[in-house]
Amino acid sequence: MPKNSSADQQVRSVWLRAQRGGRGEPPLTIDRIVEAAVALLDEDGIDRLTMRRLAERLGVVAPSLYWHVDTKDDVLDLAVDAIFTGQPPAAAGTWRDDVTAVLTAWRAAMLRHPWATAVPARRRPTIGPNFLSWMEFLQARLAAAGFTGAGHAAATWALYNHVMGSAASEAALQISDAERRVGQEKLRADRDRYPTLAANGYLYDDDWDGSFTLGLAYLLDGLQAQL
Amino acid sequence: MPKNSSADQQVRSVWLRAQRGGRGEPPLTIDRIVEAAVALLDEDGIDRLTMRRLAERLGVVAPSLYWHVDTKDDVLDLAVDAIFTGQPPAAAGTWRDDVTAVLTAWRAAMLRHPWATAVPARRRPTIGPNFLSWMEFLQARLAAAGFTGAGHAAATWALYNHVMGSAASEAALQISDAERRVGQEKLRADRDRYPTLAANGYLYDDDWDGSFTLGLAYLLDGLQAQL
DNA sequence: AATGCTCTCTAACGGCGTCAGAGGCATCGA
DNA sequence: TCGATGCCTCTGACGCCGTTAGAGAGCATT
Repeated sequence: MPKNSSADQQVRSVWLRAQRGGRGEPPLTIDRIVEAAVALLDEDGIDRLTMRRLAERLGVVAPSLYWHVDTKDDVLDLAVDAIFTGQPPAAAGTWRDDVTAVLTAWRAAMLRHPWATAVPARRRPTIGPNFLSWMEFLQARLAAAGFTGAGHAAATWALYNHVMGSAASEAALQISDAERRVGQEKLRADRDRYPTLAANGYLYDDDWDGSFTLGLAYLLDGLQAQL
Repeated sequence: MPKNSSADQQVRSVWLRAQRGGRGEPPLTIDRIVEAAVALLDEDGIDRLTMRRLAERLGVVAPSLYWHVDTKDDVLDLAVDAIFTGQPPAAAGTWRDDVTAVLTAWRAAMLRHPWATAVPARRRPTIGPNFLSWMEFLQARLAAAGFTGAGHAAATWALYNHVMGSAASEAALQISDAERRVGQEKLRADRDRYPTLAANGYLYDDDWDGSFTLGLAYLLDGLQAQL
């Protein structure tokens, strides 16, 4: 083994190599990166997603990620689209039933991954292929119901804003009971200035699901009246 | 002038004092900080607001700001509330007219300061005193119209989400014509998968004002039908 | 055996939010 | 007049961030 002895200095590298590129674990791929990013975001939230922590979870150092993605924002865009994997519910009922079904599933996906509500606010248009499939379903169902032109656009945006806004509001207001109590007390202390808020309790909806469903019903009533 | 001569070493300080604490410019105050923050945000956007740049604009270094505010997030919260200074429009018509007026003014304030749409997404509940005044007006007008309980909460949130969501969507989608064209072309290239989007052009509303107004009309129709 | 490609590495840069603690300045009681 | 007190801004630094330059390991092809 002249080669081995001549390469003694590399013996250590052999072990490292076996650890590194071993056939045991798959190499770094976009899919593995996105999967790890979603897991990290679910566990710790959007503020704690850093390239270094993401890399560490993949057994790698941060700059290695940059061979696969251009920027951290790319990772976020990919992560958001990943939560829309799978087909939207199939058309199965009246346009109203189908729209309700797709928006309910959409909202559930956002609430399972609350960090996703913060990504569009960074001025990154949500245009991943999976998300577009859901949007296509929504728009197609509205078109089939008879909406055209400006009415079609307005209906699309109103429904989009309702589902994104309600998920974002709910995610943003998941605050502790202590904070809630303090906020409510401050409102009551200022009841001269905010009589209605003090009485009704802005910020502290105790039935997010119900408000979403009821609000959607109002909106759909208004849309239906237009047809 | 024995004092002057005995204090020769301080002559220079006198000038510095005149520059610094002189009656010419007001010292550092929360109001001055917030004013500068809003200006900086308007000019350069939320990503370019840093404590160092904010301090520089005020002729000061970054750590000095921390005597007046606890964190950078405090500055953002104060800046958002600052764009709601002034009273909301007074009650002057039907509940529907008044709600439309307050939401229109609210949306205009957000669009004048598009960075404000990104702050709630950082899970910072919008609860500044000025903003609460607008919310109080909205909720009071809805209560006077006859909404109570779950219906009142759902109506509030639906309207809140409509105005915040449409401002956020519009702000996020202020992208260049070039990007718009590329996006539209990609949709058309994929028209098998996204036939409706390709035909109608998701993302590229050319009449944000119209969609807001029309969508709001749909929602108000639905609400009115409930009374 | 040499070449070139794919992928991960080390090292570093400039910038960030924030903190500890020094020190200037005004005010006020003795 | 002087010393103490408290308000406010400073210098200097820490640890973290996203990202880049460029070296080098391993593999496939020639």
